[in-house]
Amino acid sequence: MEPSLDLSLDSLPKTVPQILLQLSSISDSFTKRTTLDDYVKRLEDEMRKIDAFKRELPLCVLLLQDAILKLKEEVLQLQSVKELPVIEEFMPLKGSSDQADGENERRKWLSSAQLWNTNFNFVDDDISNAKSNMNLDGDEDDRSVPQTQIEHWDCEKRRRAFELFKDQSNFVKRSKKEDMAVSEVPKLTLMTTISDPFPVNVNLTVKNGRVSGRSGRAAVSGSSSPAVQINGQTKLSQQQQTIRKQRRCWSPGLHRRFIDALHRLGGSQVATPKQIKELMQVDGLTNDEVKSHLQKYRLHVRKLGPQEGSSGEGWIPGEHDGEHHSKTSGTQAGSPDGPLQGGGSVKALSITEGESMEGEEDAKSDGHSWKGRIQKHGDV
DNA sequence: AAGTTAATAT
DNA sequence: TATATTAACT
Repeated sequence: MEPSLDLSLDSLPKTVPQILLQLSSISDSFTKRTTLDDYVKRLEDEMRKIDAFKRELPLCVLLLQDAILKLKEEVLQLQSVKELPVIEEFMPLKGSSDQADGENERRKWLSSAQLWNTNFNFVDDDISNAKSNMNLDGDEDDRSVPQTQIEHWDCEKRRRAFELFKDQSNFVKRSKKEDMAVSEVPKLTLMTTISDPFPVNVNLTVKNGRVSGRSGRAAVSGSSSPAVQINGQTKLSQQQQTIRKQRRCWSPGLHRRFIDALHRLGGSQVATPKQIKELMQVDGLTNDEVKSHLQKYRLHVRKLGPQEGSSGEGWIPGEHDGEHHSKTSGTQAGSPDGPLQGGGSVKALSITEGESMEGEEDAKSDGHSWKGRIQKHGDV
């Protein structure tokens, strides 16, 4: 009866602390690594399995995710000695000196962008690391959660748990659409592409009460027919007033494209929204969105690193997921920085230096000495 | 079309 | 409450 417990990892599950303990007792680095990898692999395997139920089991997902991240950190520590993990572009990891400051800057901005991943600070670190990790290992094909998923998870986890029921129909429709888009367009297609046939109901809960606040222009442009009149109450059709587009989710990758385009156009001060949009070649991205983003970007640049303070790089827009964008196929929507089509070489670009580099960019390539003079221009 | 500003949602 | 994004205006 008594199954002879052998030591094989496969038989009995270990908790994370247990596995860590076990690891600490292993001196052989190879064995250690193997053990760790195996454990991570199993975690990821389970993660995959419950992925289907993540909406029902958000907490499980979180726990698992947490464990995985933790262990991957361990992995990194094991191998960190040998090779520095490749950090994403948007995390400038310069060789030495200013790193602290750069990070500081970034964190400043990040913290100002409240919606950033609250839970795991290390998420994006870990994502990139995990990426390189995966590449190194070349594990299986699908096994580990694509970073994009992680990225989205933390976007989603908030509401996912509650929303699911909402509009499955929409969801289906959407994914289908995405799919089409994918197959048709080799280009980057970002999630929000829907040109809303009709927006999803979420926003529709209007507070009609307050429209008058301003001169009323905000409320109804009174252009087209107010659709439905309910009980004689002129309820402005929700379509008109309430309808707001889904928030554009400026994922790091998208932002990167933005920045890239910006660079190519000679800086945020000279680039125009339209041009940027063209360069970005992101499907579904509107002029206004770019304009808005540009505005925000400029503000930040002014605020933090007006000049060369390319700390501007550090900025990463918070993500707001509307209520969708869970790509089952996870093709386009997720890849943050993957394919730059267009002429878009990502960062290689040699900008026209001769121009007026305002100094919002290029945190990526050079070791900057900028931060010394950030404060320089005091005028407003 | 670009730049601004108010409104709104998260 | 603050901030990010959208809508409307200029």
